[in-house]
Amino acid sequence: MGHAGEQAVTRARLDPATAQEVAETLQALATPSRLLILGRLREGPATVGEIVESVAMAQSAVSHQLRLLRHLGLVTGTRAGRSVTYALHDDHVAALLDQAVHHAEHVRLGLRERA
Amino acid sequence: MGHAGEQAVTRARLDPATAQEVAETLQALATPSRLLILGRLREGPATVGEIVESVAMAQSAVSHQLRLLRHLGLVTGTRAGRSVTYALHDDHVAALLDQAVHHAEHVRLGLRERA
DNA sequence: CCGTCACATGAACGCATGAGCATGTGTAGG
DNA sequence: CCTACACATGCTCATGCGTTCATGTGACGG
Repeated sequence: MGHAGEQAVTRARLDPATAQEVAETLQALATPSRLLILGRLREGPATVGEIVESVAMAQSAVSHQLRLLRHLGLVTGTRAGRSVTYALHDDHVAALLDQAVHHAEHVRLGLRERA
Repeated sequence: MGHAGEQAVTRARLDPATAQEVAETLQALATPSRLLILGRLREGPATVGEIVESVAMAQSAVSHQLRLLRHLGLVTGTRAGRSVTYALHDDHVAALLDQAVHHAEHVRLGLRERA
């Protein structure tokens, strides 16, 4: 496979501090459980109970992950009576999700054919 | 500013198997050390020694991460005399890196202004 | 009030993982 | 050959992280 040559990237070197921040956010997408939760929310808002059903996880586990996702600013939770409805924080998060899935699959295929 | 995402996504639900695969690949981008290594390689190919200098890590640690990245199909290693030169597997990986950094930073800002 | 439903939170456990250490493999030079 | 250089690899340990168990909090119904 040839390299398609030089993209005249004028971007600065990735410094440790930034790397730290980026890694922190990306870890939210680096585990199947959270990925499933986010995948469910990408279809639309849902209460915790609904999420639990969708992803087949214990309620406690889901709550813990939701808190993490909330602190990272990826989702928002709103109380409506007894239940709490969660949603992706904004469309940008949805886009990030799509790109991640798309790219990851692409890279994965590249691996296959390289074997 | 901000493009309202009208992605009339008719995408299928994210299934556990896919989530597993995606998470596996994304974990490569979920740690500062690997992120730094990839960041260095995004500027162009480099030998292990050069990478070690760039990221200020032990040689062993770098080698371990490079092996992981190789197995994930993100980088390639080529022997040139004594030294081995590493490079991003293809431009697509570079794009994934950029997007990850860009999006992660954006999400991070969204968090700030929400406080 | 009291019980119950819908979640959140705290503590503890088990497994995966990153880094360090020692050593192995391959290559160039003398 | 023998040594030195440039990496790779197996092992081990310490740490982190995700899940589970038990319990706490807040909102409705009776």
